[in-house]
Amino acid sequence: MRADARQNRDRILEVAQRLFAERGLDVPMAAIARRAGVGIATLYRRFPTREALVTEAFAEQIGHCLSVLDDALADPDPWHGFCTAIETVCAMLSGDRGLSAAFIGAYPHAVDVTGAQERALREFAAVIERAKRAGELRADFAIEDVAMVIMANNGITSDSPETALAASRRLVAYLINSFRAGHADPSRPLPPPAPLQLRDAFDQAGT
Amino acid sequence: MRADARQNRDRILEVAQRLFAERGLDVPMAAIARRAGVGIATLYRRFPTREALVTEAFAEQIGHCLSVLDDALADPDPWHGFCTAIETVCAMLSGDRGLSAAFIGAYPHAVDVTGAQERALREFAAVIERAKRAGELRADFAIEDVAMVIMANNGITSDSPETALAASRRLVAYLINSFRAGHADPSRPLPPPAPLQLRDAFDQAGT
DNA sequence: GCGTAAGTGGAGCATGCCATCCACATAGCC
DNA sequence: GGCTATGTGGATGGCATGCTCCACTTACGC
Repeated sequence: MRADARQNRDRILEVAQRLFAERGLDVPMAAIARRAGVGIATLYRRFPTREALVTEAFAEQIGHCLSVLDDALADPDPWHGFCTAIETVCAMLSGDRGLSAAFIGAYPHAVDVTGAQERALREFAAVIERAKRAGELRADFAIEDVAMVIMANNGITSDSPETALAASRRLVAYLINSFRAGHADPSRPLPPPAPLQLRDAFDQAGT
Repeated sequence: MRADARQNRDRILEVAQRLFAERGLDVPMAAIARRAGVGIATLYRRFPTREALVTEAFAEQIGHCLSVLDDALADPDPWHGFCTAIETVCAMLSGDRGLSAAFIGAYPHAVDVTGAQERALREFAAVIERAKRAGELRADFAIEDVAMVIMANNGITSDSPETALAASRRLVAYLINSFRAGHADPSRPLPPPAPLQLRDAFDQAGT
């Protein structure tokens, strides 16, 4: 690969990441090319489909999400690990429409993203199990609730990223408060979890 | 207005409501016209802009939302009124992407919808005040939290309306559980409420 | 019946996007 | 310095959608 080509490639990824974050995953390909200072053809050469571009643009951040889960599993306090896992992931997703969309699975065929999502859910299951065993997480908390939290968090948007983040944090705080064992209101039993498919929310986050 | 014209108008509204609910607010105008068995021109004559069509199509359901709030205020039990208000509104919005989008304010210039939204928030404020005074709703619950709940609820979507409704119900149950006074976990204080503008979420629900 | 105003349908233009193709430029090896 | 594979940019065709215009049709008052 020629040096100038590599430079262009890097700049495309950088710009794509920023534009995806600001405007969502369906920002015009031409806009990305223009902001990156390259022609459309160059963009399409490197990334034959939008999906390919998305996958590569967010590979790093999705990896970071996974490492957050690893940290949570390594946390000596299971409940603290559970809370920071949810809080950190939601905060990451809050400011970045593109990352949310990618993670939720707007492009089910982007294998990397899908694989990461599945791995993330598997790791989350371990975090949950540990927090339950410690008696700090309510017993009827389900793995589907993680998808629920992510989707709900994804619904919180605002013109200003700061506002969105603040609201997201408050939502997550309310939810975590309910997840803690012993705080349930027995007069209002919880409906059963629904088998949410994260990727059902594709159009929500896709814009 | 001629009888046949009135009939066409009614059918357009009916079809628009259904298509908006299923596919979101940006379903092609041509699709609505076709399904209603009229030409494009007829549609545009009656409803010069998409906004006008949206406003009229959801006028009835938005009115129903408002009556739910009236009922909540009239409920002898303030806490029960508060809970059913949130639960009912979220359930209504859950199955209907178009209604959600209209209510959240995808079209800020549609005066009817905007006015209804403001009135709804004002009535909600009264419901909240009453539940707080009864000592059943936590004191730091803010009116902005209603917008937060609606936006979060809006993030819950699924291919199947039943799944979406089930997940929405579970989310709302978790949240209400946290809203109840006396159930707070003092070790995890709540972040301050963010001044959420419902219409910031336009693109979320617009699809 | 019939004349007319109200109503109608679809062709047609404009726009914005995706994705391809091809003539030209240039990095890097010799 | 020159050659060539590699890389580049923009023109281009195709498609979906928004919205308008105009020639034709039909309900309804007389």
